[in-house]
Amino acid sequence: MPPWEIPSDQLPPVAPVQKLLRALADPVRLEMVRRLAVDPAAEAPCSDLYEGLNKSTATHHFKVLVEAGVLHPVMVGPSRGHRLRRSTLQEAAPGLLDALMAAMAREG
Amino acid sequence: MPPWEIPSDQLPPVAPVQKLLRALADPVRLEMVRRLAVDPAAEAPCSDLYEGLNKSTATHHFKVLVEAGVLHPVMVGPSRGHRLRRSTLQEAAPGLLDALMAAMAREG
DNA sequence: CACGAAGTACGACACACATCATACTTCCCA
DNA sequence: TGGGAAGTATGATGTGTGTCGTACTTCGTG
Repeated sequence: MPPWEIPSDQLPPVAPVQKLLRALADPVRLEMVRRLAVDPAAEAPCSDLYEGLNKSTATHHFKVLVEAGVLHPVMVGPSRGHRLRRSTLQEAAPGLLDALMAAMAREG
Repeated sequence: MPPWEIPSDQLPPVAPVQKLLRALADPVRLEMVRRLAVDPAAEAPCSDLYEGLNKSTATHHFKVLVEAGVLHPVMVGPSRGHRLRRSTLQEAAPGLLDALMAAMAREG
């Protein structure tokens, strides 16, 4: 369903903090975001962002992240994928993503 | 049950990021933390931290926050209350609390 | 001491949601 | 043009957890 390759200016706005936290407070989704965050390009095909999950479950998680304003669905090479909306996130919640990623890195 | 006034060095450690997010990703708990965060003393009696909630529900939320390492149960004047574990949190996830509070403040 | 205020413990309940299986759609490419 | 790979949609399911009511504990105060 997601109209693929939505122009950036038509993406959903970043959700309010509480919803944003809900979106990130799932191990699967947090890992998806982490993988994008450590990627310089901040984008990857769907299947690079999870493991050991049913595809439809993954789709569900992507949907949550997109609706929370965290991800931007894009084409990555030949297949669908997602880009981390770094700058938008940084505007909405300055330092939040960095703090989270740093804390996760510290945990190993 | 909570042995009231646990010495700081016997408090549960701050939970891993994912659990920490889970603890904060509830509107009631996030508001509790916010109220403590804007208080210079960072502490308050239980009943100052919520409204329109059953007392037992509030107790439940406090428990979650204490177990996540966010709050320290303490006596505040004559009644029980909680203190925000600012410095411990800052050590475990530098900048996280600040980023969250700033983003919330911006939302009004 | 007895009362009331403030929290906690416990059990019940309902709803949210993470997960899966299956079927369907797209689109690349041989 | 026909496979197959990659995602999506939908419905079923089970668990987690936010909520409440009620009963119990503590403690300060009249």
